[in-house]
Amino acid sequence: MGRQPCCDKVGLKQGPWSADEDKKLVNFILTNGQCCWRAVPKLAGLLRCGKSCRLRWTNYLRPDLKRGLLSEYEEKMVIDLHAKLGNRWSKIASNLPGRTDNEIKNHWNTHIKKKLKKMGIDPVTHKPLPPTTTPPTDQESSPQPVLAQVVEETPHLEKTDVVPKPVINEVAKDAQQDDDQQLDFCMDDIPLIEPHEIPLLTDSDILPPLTSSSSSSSSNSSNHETLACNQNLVHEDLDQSLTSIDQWCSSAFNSTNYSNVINPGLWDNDVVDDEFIANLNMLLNDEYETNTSIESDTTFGPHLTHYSTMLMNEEWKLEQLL
DNA sequence: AATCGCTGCAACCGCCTTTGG
DNA sequence: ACCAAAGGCGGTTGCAGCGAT
Repeated sequence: MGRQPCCDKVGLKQGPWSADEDKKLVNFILTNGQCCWRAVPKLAGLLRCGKSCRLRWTNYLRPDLKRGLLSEYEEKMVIDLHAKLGNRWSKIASNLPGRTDNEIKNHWNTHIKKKLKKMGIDPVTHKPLPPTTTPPTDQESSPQPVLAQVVEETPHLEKTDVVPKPVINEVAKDAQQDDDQQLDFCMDDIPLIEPHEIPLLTDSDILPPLTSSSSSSSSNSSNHETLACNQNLVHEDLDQSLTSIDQWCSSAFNSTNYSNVINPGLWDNDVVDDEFIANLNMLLNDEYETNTSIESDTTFGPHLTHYSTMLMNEEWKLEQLL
């Protein structure tokens, strides 16, 4: 006896979702929240199984999703995280706000795998491919020097399976400095609130140099003082970042066009109507008032990706310091 | 213009894990 | 502790879109 299917598929629709179905699902979830996916299709008036509804919501309809290709910074994160975690796409996705496991998995299979192979790197082991295979003759002139740099900067991958935590963050930090323009690109897509209107805190403004916590192997008498100082700084940075989010959200709430604020290009006129806006408005205010943690980025969209990334870095650094 | 092959992505499938009684 | 239901996850598939011929 096999496992029973998650739902009776007789009479249920499959295949691509229509705009009307999307609208029904979005309105239902914004009104009622996410609970009991099995019951969602019936209550929302959809001829779909609950699993299909959950997938559609998490992979496509969630307001906080980023659209478009992964930035170089995100790609580097994926590569490094994959080296550490393997094909645990959901874990990898949890480190990339606004991206889904499905999206990352697809991007890995269609883009990154090829790039790595072209560079002579085994995408499974992250080690150099055997030279017997046709060597990438254009390796020196590879169009992906940044990816090559990532691999060079992660020599631990070849030395040990136990990856020390700081490596990812060091790579991420360097990459983030290189890729500030990528983040700007995301923000440029948001028409209603220009980047200069956001109380942006750059890394150089808020991040204390913490290389000592990750790279120094020697301990000296000033370490305790340094750590205490860094702890205070990190706490201050967290407060500052949260304040920035608070200010940005206040601006967002005052806007009437959430469709552009939250996820430009995703919501079209078929989906966005007054009821939708009202529901979203209510949800955003509810969640924001009750939750100012890093998780708020899952509600407030791509703008917060930058802040949440900074916050994650900060939280991790704090964790290391404590 | 028609056909073919390739690519990328949304959606599905089935197994595994978690949760609640 | 056990079991069933629901949710979560990773692998796979189907198909639309696109460029080459």
